[in-house]
Amino acid sequence: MKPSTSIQDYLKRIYELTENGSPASTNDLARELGIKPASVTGMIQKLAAEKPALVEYQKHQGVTLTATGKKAALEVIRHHRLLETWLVQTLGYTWDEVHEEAERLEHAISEDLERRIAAALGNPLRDPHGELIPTADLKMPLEISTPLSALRPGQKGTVQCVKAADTELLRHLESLGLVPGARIEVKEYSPFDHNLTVKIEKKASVLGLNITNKVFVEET
Amino acid sequence: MKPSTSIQDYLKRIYELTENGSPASTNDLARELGIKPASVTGMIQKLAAEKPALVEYQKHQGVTLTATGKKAALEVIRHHRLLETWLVQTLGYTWDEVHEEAERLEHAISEDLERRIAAALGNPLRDPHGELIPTADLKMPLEISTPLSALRPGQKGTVQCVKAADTELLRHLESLGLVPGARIEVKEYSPFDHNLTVKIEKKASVLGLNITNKVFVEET
DNA sequence: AAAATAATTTAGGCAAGGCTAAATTATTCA
DNA sequence: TGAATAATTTAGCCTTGCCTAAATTATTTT
Ligand SMILES: [Mn+2]
Ligand SMILES: [Mn+2]
Ligand SMILES: [Mn+2]
Ligand SMILES: [Mn+2]
Repeated sequence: MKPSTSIQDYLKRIYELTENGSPASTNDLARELGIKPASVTGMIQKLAAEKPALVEYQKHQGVTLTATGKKAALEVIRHHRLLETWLVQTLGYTWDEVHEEAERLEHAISEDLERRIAAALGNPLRDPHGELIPTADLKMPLEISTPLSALRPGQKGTVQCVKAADTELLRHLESLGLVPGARIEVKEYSPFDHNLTVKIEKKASVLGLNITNKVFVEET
Repeated sequence: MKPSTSIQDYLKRIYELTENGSPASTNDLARELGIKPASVTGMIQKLAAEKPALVEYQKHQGVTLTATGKKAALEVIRHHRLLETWLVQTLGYTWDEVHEEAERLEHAISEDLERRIAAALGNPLRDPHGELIPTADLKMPLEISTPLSALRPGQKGTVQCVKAADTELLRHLESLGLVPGARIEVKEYSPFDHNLTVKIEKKASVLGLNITNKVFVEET
């Protein structure tokens, strides 16, 4: 059976929060989902009790996805990213407009429509933010890029992806030229605030951690 | 506030069942929605109690839409028919494959996406079955066609639309050439079973009421 | 005009997925 | 190490939208 919309959203957030290797805490999950922590505990317990279980869970220790849960999460993420790509490529949406729409449609499209959209787009590898699209057999390709915040003066690279959904932030990044494909070079590093001075294509900008943590580059 | 998916489905069915001018009965509504009559009574009472009311309702007398309810119904129907058109025109769906998909997506698309799809399609007037698409300001254009079942030998016309969602039926109609645009001429009428012998383009077929009631033609 | 039948409504319940308030458990700090 | 604080869980409740079974109301038939 296909998981409910709510469950799909939980699994997707857990996937994102556990990408760093550590379990997702109840509170973080609650914040991301916009649901009260008490309710999140209830749902997590339910997901852990399903047969087969969708998550691994020990009280107070946070939650991780089982293989089954991970597949379900990647299914939703594939839908989301294909939809974003499709909205941008065929209906003229900009990268800061697509998130909300995809957030609802991801639960409503059939596997058939997913396939047709993917085929019509030529089975794209990345979405408009440069994020990797899980494959049709639900494997997440290996991301080769690193956060811009890890680069130091002298290092150069190409922007691969931007991990952000917020409209305002995306518009700001676009105005800076900080979009997938942009060539960048780190000029200065300021150790106390971790600001980086970065030359983007031709223009230099000073970027704080809030930005450099969300922009991923392939060093060259 | 946007009505829930369930409410949208109720309003859409009530619209369809009241197109003939008479109120929709609890039982008919239940059959169309695949919901038990007892549950339908409950929902109808709720819709009538909303402020502003979405339906007009008197116990045992059936239900009709208020102006507010009608607008909400036309909104859903516009979504449905635009989506069907879009699936056929841009993703290669056939007219018998689109209904289910549109049935889910109609509740998930934003007004913005609705506008963009309509614009991309050139603001179409009819969907793949030839059914009229409500306008952007939610008026239903006047349908000029009449059921094929009302025609008698000697009368000729052009198929305007087919009121059917069932895959098998649609495939059958297509195999008969009974699709929007087809030129037809009624050759014989059989009074006891109401069968019509109809020449469709070049080929003649004998059609029962189950078919002739669902095919709408413009007489010429 | 009863009686039989069909349609509709009421009553009581259930599952999903939220919430608040209170209780408990972990963690941090003095 | 004990107290304060932060995180998490439990308990009890609510809304939505459905269900079944029983009761009621309309409509047909005889
Ligand atoms: Mn979602
Ligand atoms: Mn994206
Ligand atoms: Mn629907
Ligand atoms: Mn249609």
